[in-house]
Amino acid sequence: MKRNSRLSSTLHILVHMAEKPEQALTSEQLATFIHTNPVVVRRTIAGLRDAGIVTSSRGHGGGWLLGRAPEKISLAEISVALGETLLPFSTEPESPGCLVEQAVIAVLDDFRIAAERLLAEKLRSITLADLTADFRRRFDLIGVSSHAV
Amino acid sequence: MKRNSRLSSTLHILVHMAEKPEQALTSEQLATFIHTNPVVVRRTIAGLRDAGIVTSSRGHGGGWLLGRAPEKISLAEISVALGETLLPFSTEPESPGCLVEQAVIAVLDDFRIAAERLLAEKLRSITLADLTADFRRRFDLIGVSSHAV
DNA sequence: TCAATCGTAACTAAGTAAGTTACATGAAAC
DNA sequence: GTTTCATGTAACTTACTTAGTTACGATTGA
Repeated sequence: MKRNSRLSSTLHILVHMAEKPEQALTSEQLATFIHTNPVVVRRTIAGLRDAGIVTSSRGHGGGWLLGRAPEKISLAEISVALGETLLPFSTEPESPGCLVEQAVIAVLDDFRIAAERLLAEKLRSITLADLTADFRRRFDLIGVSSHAV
Repeated sequence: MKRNSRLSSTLHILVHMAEKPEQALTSEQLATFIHTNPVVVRRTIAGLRDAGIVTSSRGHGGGWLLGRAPEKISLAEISVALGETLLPFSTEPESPGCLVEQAVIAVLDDFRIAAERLLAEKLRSITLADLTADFRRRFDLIGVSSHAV
């Protein structure tokens, strides 16, 4: 798994889980999807379990399942559960007392708050079901084209 | 200078430059504002020079000046000139050929494009002049309050 | 009881960005 | 023209972050 690809890797995993709703998938299986190893998977999606997006069970036949229907899982929740930040820049003071810095941070924080609200809104409107629908569309297309050939 | 604070540090520097429009400031001076060293400053704002946001001159009396009026310098330009990314997640394929990944990336890229457009729009509407205005407001407030005490 | 599976701590490796040193280049002052 | 002050930039070092790995305990079903 590459750096900065935690969101897309996790979505990848979740779509696979959505496609096998009744079958618990092991960390091992999930890891192969995103070319990494089981411990990294567990660590990465541990937050999703805490958020109820997935459930895990131990022992024989154990593994991971979606915690609720794909329609009820938004990218916003997933992003938060992963602990991802939506904006990559910091606004922490480094020169307390400097009025120039205070002005910069104030303006930047206003921007950040407005921007994060906008992004979160957009992410709330996209669900895991949208992703699986897109996947199935692609899958059917391939089916048709390979049938034609 | 902390990690991920290139944007705010650069803005800090630019406001100082805007406050002394006719005086070339050296990398050394700029470095003290953001608690780092001159080479880091040069490296960081080299892109701003290429973009015409600042100019630099060498030799005795040399240093850095704004390339144009603060009203004509937007945060969007600055962000681009710094080479900053607006969104922190990657959507590069890691499993070429996997339809699930393709669906995830397609949806995520749609989101990214829309989000970047929105953010860029917001950043275009904020200029360096807005930052200096905010700074002066704070400066005057302090002046009044310390006068009152 | 055994095998499969997650949970998690501890360590290693790789990548990124800031910090530092060194020196070449250019411009002004004398 | 020589000296001084400044940027430009390459090369290296250091610090930090995060993925990868190993190890092992806890839990569950056969």
